[in-house]
Amino acid sequence: MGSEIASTRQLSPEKASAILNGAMQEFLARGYAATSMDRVAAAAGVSKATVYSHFKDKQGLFNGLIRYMKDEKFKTVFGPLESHSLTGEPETVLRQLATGMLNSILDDPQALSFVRLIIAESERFPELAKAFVSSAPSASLKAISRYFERTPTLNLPDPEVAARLFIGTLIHYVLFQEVLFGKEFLPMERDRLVNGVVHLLTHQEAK
Amino acid sequence: MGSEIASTRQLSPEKASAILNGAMQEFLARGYAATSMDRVAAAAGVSKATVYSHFKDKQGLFNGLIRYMKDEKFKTVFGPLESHSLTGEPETVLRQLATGMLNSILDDPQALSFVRLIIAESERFPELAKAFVSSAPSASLKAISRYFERTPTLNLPDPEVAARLFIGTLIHYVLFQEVLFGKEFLPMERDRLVNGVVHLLTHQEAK
DNA sequence: GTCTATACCAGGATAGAC
DNA sequence: GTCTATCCTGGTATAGAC
Repeated sequence: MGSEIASTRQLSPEKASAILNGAMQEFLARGYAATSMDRVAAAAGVSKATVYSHFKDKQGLFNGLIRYMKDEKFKTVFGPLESHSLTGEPETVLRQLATGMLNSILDDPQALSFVRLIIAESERFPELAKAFVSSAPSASLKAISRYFERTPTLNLPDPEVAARLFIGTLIHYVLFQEVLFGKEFLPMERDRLVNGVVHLLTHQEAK
Repeated sequence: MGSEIASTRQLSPEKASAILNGAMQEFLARGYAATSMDRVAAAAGVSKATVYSHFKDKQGLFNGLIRYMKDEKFKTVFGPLESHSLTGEPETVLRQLATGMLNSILDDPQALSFVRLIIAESERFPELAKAFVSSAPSASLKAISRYFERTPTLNLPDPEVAARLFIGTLIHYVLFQEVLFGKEFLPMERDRLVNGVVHLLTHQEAK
């Protein structure tokens, strides 16, 4: 059922992206439950009815937004990793990788809010959390894990754990310092963290 | 103004804790905005008016709940650390510490939901995020940092970064595997992670 | 295809009885 | 001190005009 010929009705793409932009603004700022379709419509510069002609309901809009953002926004954060050829001195490669990831996420408030939102709604929208985590974050873990595998001079006995350690330290730093305002209590420079992690990973005792 | 003698009115402590329990249930399950005072009252087994006689408004209740939970719940998670004397082989100490932290948070769904909630509302209730982060999480970072400082045989050039690496790896693991369902895509045993982190920290090249 | 206007429901908060 | 009943606002979603 449903193999019917599509009607002539064609929803304007401009409005569609206007709505997504409005939705992004509102959902990122207020969270799912506190966002009203009224405000989304206003932020998008369209009427509420138009929003509902493009998206089934509030959940549908949220769904569309998250799936849109996970693809769009996180090219920047984890992008360096895919495109980067990962060649050169390990110490340099890792330092550049870490600095690039930290900078792209710390300097992009939307990325921070997005992470907040995904975590916030992960219990009520588990499919969205999975869609997100299975893309960029998983890919970067795998890529770094493979890099460690192929770089035996580092003496890392468990490359997969080493990858989690590398990413985990950075993500925790972002979460603790910025998202939860930890920098007000225990400040730490980005560079110091990056240097420290890289040093630890590149100075393993030869077995 | 306000130095008036307190009235005879004394809010019953039983009801108060019933309300906090109801509020815990609801806020942890639904988040701030989606929680209704009606449901809180129902969950607590009291009337809505009683809730309002104990707490000024919804924000006041939320505030009270978070400050109550931050003290109560996280003794378990970070507790081992304060009470533990941190003596013995570093490898053993670290392994026990890591395992204890992971177990106590992974096996307590409320702790997971609490972390979710704090992150979710950190933008709209920054003071609560700060109240939380400045207590248990900061204390554990400091404690572990000091432990590394006092254990020079580990050859950790920057104890504070090492502490962040230790905690960060564990917290990221919890977040990635459990909160964001990463275990469905990249499973990893707790013990393997713990062993890997401990190994890395205890096998630094002597300088 | 998009707007205006509206139906309908649920939430936060309080007044007043006991 | 706690309950019942109620006020009022604001939310989601849709019907109907253009």
